[in-house]
Amino acid sequence: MNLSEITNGLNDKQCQSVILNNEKNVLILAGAGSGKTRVLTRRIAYLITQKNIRINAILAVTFTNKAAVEMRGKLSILLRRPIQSMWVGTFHGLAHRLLRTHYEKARLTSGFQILDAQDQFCIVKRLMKENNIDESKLPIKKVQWFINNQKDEGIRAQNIDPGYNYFVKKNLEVFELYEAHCQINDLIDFAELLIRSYELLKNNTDLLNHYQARFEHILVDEFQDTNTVQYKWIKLLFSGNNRVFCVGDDDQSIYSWRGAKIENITKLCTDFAPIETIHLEQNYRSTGNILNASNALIAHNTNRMGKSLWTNASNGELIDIYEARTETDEADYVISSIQKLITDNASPSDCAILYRSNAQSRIFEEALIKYNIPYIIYGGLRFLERAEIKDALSYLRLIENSADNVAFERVVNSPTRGIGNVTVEKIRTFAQDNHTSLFQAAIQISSTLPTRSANALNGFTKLIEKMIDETKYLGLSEKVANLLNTSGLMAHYSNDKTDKAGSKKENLKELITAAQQYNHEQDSEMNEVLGFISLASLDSSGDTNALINQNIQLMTIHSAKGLEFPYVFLVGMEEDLFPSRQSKDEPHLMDEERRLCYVGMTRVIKKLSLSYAIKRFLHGESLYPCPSRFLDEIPSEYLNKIKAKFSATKQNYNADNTFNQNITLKSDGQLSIGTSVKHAKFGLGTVLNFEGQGDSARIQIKFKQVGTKWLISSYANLEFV
DNA sequence: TCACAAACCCTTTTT
DNA sequence: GGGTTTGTGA
Repeated sequence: MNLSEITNGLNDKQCQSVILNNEKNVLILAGAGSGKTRVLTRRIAYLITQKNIRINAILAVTFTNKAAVEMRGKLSILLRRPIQSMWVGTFHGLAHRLLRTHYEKARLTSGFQILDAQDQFCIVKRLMKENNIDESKLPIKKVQWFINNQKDEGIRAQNIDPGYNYFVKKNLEVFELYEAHCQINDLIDFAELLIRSYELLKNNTDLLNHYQARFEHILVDEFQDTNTVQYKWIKLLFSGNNRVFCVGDDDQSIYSWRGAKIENITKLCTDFAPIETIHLEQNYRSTGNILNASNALIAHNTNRMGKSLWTNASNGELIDIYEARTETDEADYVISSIQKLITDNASPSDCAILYRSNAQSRIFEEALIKYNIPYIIYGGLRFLERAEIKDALSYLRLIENSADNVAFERVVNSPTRGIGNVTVEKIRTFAQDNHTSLFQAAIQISSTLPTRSANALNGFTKLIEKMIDETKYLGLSEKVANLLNTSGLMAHYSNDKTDKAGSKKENLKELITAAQQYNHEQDSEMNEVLGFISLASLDSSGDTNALINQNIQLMTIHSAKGLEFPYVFLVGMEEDLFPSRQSKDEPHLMDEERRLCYVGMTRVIKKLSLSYAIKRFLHGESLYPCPSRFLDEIPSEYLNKIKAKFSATKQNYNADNTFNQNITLKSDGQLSIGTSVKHAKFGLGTVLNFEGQGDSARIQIKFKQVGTKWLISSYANLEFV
């Protein structure tokens, strides 16, 4: 492979970034759509093919699993050879790999399990209950948040001095209990993956030396979203003899709530000096209007590092702003617009609906089903986070390792088999007192229980033993298929009356497919079952890329980061929704909301549509939100305002929330949308819409000859036809 | 002691 | 609207 293949299609700045010599570290400050991921990929290809760097000497960190998969794919095409042994992945994925490889030095056993947010919540909750800490005073979510925040900062319970702060003291108390619980039970949560692998390297000089020497080039994407531990992790791996190459954009930092520090970009410049900084400001993605509008929006933020994107592309179409009556009207508008695009030969996968919060997806999902358009929703309750799937995986875990207490608790009475809280509590106590697993405790304790409970419990332990025995020599997917039947899960969910669509049963079948498709080669540190379970925790999307091709894509703006679409519908542009209500009192949070809006807008290649509803049903009540402030921050020259067919101001609703389609003009006359009228000058027409009541009402009329006009009722002198 | 139904509470973003 | 907790009946 020659150099021109690598630099093919790159502009001067991009090219310069790719072929920089090895003497300095590099920071690429790259705007949205300026090709930063492309630069990162080409840089790796350059190092390998032109500088003879071994595949093993590369460490490439991305932010999402999606991005990692994409980069792997691009690299293997570019390099025309397998790259299995290259370390490309998310911080969490790579940290996990380190811990699996060196589990003993990390004070773990080989079968350690990853806790997802749900598992973590349950454990915190139980610990608080057991220790009589009142959750009404100390909400579990807050404690969970406290623990994760500390860990993201690299702080452990022992490092915290609560002083006289009561709440810190209480939080700390749970934190300590939680840390002890996780250590005893071999459990690792997401933040722990990072902090533990950091400590692993820090406390084992020989290991650190090994990896420092091995990773000659460390490349990090989305650097603005690294948190404190991640930054320290990179810094630790940097020996001075190897090189880092970081890519980031301060305007796209949208994860500060998860501990991400924009300041890491500036810190990088001092900690990793000498460092060469290159700005990529030419945008290749969007049209002029979209780019100018986005620039105008983000200019409202203070404390920017400062850059302005430009493009050679033409202005393109204006940005549509649609004022919907209600959230249903908004969905109808979006879906019918998409239908038009598809009729005009757009692929459904070219269209994306982006929103601030997952809860907004439901209404669009319903509309898409109604219109029979195929779609795919990212995020929300992800496939592998669904209850039925977690049940099945817990059986798998328990069969693999009967000492897996988290799995035991989950399935001991699921499907229900008469083992209630009282019995489980006895098992817990026994296990704790005798330092044994819940499973062993259950076997030993059953003779002391009332007959009914004892029988139920014996049934369960026998079942698990039988499953262990039966599946011993089966492959992963056969194991899954077997356990679904033997455990009774499949039968249970097949009979589930609340699951009308039968989707739970379908999901379980899908899990067998997922097990079949699982590619074990990438996680060769682990056995197959363990690898599959870990993957399920780290990448809970359950995505199979094949699905994307023919589907409309729905996702939060957060998950759209790094992606691009020809047509984007950015919906729910309302105060308290976007920007979110919890951000409005804090300027730095508001700035982050604005960056999020900027990220959303800059995903677009061709055409952007924004929309908001005048009336929205949210959290169980009707609201009349104001349009988002971000809409006002976009200069109107880039916008094309569209109103609903039947616009709705607040007064157009009756007391019972039905939409009032009638307008009273004078005491004697009333007309409705759709009524035919005659105007002295404009001739015959039909009422399309109105605002207000009485003489001051504005009425929109579509005239046969002169088109659509807004008229004031007192001047119009309309005649009924 | 357990299962199911009704009331009750909360409501952002993700690895 | 949905997940969780509480209350009731078996």
